[in-house]
Amino acid sequence: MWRDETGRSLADYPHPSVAVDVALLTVVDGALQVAVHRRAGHAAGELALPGTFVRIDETLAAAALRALREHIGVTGRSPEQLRVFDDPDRDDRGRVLAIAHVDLVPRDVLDDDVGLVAVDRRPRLTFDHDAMVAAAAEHVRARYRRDPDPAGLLGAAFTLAELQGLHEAVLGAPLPKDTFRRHVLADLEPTGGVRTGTVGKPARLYRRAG
Amino acid sequence: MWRDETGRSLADYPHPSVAVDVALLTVVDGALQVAVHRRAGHAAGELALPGTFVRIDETLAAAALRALREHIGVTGRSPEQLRVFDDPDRDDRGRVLAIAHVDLVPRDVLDDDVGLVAVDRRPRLTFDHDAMVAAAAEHVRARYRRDPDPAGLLGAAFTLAELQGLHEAVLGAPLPKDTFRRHVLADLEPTGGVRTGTVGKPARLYRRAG
DNA sequence: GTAATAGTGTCTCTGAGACACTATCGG
DNA sequence: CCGATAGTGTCTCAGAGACACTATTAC
Repeated sequence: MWRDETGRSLADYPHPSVAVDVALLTVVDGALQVAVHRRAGHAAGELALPGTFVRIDETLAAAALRALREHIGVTGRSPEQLRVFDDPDRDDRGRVLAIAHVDLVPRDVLDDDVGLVAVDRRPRLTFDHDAMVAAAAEHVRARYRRDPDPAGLLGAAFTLAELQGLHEAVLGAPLPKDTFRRHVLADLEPTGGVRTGTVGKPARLYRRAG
Repeated sequence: MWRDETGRSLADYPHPSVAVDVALLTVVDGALQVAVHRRAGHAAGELALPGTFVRIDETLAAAALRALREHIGVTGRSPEQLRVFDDPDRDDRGRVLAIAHVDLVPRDVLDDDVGLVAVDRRPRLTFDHDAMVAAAAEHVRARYRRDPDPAGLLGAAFTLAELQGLHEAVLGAPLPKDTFRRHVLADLEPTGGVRTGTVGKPARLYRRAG
């Protein structure tokens, strides 16, 4: 263990605590929603994002996954870092830096009883979690403007109508059919199959190329 | 002070130390350069970005400014957050999260004796500072692709040729004169003056429109 | 006048968007 | 056949880039 000239290690100096918070987004009812839980303990009853303190030998990703597991029973995703929230008054328990994360997952990886609120019509969240959700939504929306289903919410094969419906739900706005089609087609490859059992002309199935 | 049910405050739990590092960029000799210093103390002699540990009651911005002041005597800028570097082995003194920052400043706010290395031909830096510089350069380049001199390196008035030269230096690539002109003109307003004392037709002066 | 730099007119190409059209299914 | 959804041809518009041209200064 490293020591400075006075024999103290780094941890002996007072320093901020570090937390991670995760805006776990999903699409339900044609709209982008975020998973929240009701706090127990400090600020009990308020709606909050899943979060936890980062342990000394843990990566941010590991802490984020632990928070998801402990609060809402989700495992196996890989949240992405957004940015650090460092307002000195953001947590009245002490000095806490929070590193906001975001991930977008299919609805069915979440338990049925997980709390979900629509991103665009959400109630007040605790601490600065509102700003985290806003940043998270902007992040995934920017990616969905560029690429077809970058989070892979759709399965191995999907129709263009299904893809477009997903994008409209994420972006919260309708998209023109023909333009959308040409926009994404370069990044897709046809599987050869078609979607049957529906009314109208059967739609071709695609998967993401790459 | 908040206490948990066992009477301990947040700071009583072992938690990672937090540092800030700043990639302070500038343009010299027609190329993007980053300010470095030679470390004293730990890892002495290696080239490093200005950095410091974040004190418990300090914002990240304040810590970043303190690092710049202590290491290279720069004051008054406002570094922007890039992202957190959290490899558990990134600092062999202990567990340290580093929050990389970036700023782009005019050469003349730096002391003459500040160490500068070209971003695109840089020597090895200590720890993970190489990756920080790469991220910082990509960040400012993305902004310079979009907007005319977003960092405000040029003074109150400048010619289009001066602006183009700056952008070429930041991006590290030549730009077509006519296209560049039309690209930035919408975001500029003419001051009415011209640059005199040069050879050729005098150039009109512009300022950034607000 | 010439050299040098500033600034513009215009053509082409590409991609977004709008619109209308054709294609193929179930019933 | 009809209703419904899938998929395409084509026109227009705007912006990027290339190229050649004109404009205005110092000398």
